[in-house]
Amino acid sequence: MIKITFPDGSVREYEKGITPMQIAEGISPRLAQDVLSATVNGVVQDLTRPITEDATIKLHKWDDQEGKQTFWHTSSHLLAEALEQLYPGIKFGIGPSIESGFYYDVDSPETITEGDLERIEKKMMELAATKEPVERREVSKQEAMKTYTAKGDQYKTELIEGLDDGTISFYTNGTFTDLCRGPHLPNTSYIKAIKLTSVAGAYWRGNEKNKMLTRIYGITFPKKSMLDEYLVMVEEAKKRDHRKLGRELELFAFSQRVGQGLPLWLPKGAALRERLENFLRNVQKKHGYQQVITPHIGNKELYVTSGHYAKYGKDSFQPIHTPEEGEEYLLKPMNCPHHCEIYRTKPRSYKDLPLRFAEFGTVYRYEMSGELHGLTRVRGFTQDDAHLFCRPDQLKEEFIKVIDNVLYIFKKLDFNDFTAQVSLRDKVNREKYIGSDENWEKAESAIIEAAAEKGLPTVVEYGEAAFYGPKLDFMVKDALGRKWQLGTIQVDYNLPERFDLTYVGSDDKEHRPVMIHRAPFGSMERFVAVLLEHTAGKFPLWLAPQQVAILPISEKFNEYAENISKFLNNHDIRAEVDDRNEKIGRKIRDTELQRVPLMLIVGEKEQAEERVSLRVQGEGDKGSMSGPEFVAYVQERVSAETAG
RNA sequence: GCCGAUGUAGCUCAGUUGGCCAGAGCAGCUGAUUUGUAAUCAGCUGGUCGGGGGUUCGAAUCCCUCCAUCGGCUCCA
Repeated sequence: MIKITFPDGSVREYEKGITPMQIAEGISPRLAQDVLSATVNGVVQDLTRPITEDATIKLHKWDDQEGKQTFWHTSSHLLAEALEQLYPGIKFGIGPSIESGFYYDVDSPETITEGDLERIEKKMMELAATKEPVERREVSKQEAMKTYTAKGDQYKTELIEGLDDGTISFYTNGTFTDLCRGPHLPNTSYIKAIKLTSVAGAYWRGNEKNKMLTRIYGITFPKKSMLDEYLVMVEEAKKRDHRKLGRELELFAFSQRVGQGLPLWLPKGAALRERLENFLRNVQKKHGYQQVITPHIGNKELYVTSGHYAKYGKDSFQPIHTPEEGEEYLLKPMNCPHHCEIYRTKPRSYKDLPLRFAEFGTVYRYEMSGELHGLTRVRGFTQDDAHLFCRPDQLKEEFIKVIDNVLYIFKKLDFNDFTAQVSLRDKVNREKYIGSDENWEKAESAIIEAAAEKGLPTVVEYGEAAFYGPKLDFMVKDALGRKWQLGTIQVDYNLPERFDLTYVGSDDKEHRPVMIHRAPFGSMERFVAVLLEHTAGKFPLWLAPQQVAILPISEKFNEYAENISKFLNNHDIRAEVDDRNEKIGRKIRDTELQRVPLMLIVGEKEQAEERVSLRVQGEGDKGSMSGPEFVAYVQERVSAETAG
């Protein structure tokens, strides 16, 4: 007999060799139906694997991530089986589950396009319905190697070569056998609904020097209705896509003639951006930042000094002017070197520090054409940048202040769904970075301590640091689940050294300051994109490009509407009259679609009583009030949104 | 940059086994209507069918090439 400990702490005895599935059956038939995999002594495994020693166990159903992962992993094997039957001679790379679904990388003798997906789905459904058992088999490394050498599959043999010696597991479903660690569902009949979502190219092992394989993405569900829900959700998400909203709300546009990845800000977008910039400016002013302005280009030598030129790769930098003397100028891809030079304009005392230079600095980076994406990835963008120069003893305090700042800014914009990522150096690959190990360790521990002190929910990522220092990055997801980095805070001991920045200490000696790079939004472009998707275009009142639409019932009341509009404009309320010759229902509809937060309807009654009828976007009629009452209402709402 | 797909009016989209002057809805303009909480009616304008080249008696439709966009990969704010 063995002892099995459950998550609630209870312990039960079972015969040695019992499987998680049998345990589930013993608890309830319902559970046995729902369970997908189990964590046994910390390892997620198949329901059919016998347990041979005392163990803790947790059964996974669809509601936990482990259950879903198992489900989707088996789905990827089902996909592979269908592919092998439909495309004889196809070779397989890897086929994992992902956050939402799964994919399989294949090297197919014949091109697979999106048009083929339906046919593959059908085949998968067919195979799933036959309730193929998914069976595990353990083999030696040699034997595994022999199998795939015989099959002529260079991808699998390469994977096996990379594995540790010892036993290797194979999983078989129907006619398909795969090198795989598992775990898997007991059989394929759990899979009731399948949607293959896209095909894409993906480099073998993620290296662009390798061959490009075809990656087929899909998602599956244990119930047909869940797939329908999922598809509805995807449709809803598409409606919030900032690229669509940006066009509909006339915020920004792109022009082929201007160039790829170079956004044009339309009047409403520019107004929105200006308001965001003013908001940041005010926050920064309160916290001792000084606004600076630097040129859009810089001498190449500047970037050679900073190290960006060597590390960033010359390709990112487009030389814009090469005078005869051989000087090269580059469009600036970052603001830090310029700010370092501002620091150097005069001797600095320890009493001056910290110094905080802020700039809405427009930078240009040559992103690869396939990478451009709406406003989230562009070639010209404006960072809400600032560089703080402080004494080493001030570092932690300054860093924490910056975190507070970022959190305050996010909170004001009702931005609560983000994760903080501590981005450290790669553990092995050290030549990507500049600066001494000692400085790196100091910088890394400063970030880790500060994040811990603020109680931020963090994830640590190795290899994600900037080449000059570690970062604390704020990550968010867009409407379609893609992750984007917004704000960033970075500790840097290296640039001060490269630019030979110094301050005179109380001991009358020269010391090296430490630098903090920070950008709460990351860039205005990306932030506006994410804000658009976050709010679905329904900006808070203080940010809305147009706050109030005044809608006359008929043209007869246009003049009264104009008077109201002037009155509101005089109170700094952004109001416009819809003086079109349209019926009121039409005006309301158009205004609602433009996401204008407040509507004032004026007709005969209002004019006679010198009042306005308020309608709130998405909420409907709120009754009538006088002009001054409405001004007070708006001011109250705006100050509630911006206070604190 | 790479793999795949797409590109028809300002927007959303019809039209492709190659064939009469390339269509619709919305938007825009003009007129009628003067309206009470999510689309009033009528008429009109608008397209070198992404650019260039080719095949053909004939190309939006087939081929080549370039550009842009979309989904990914790699890279990054």
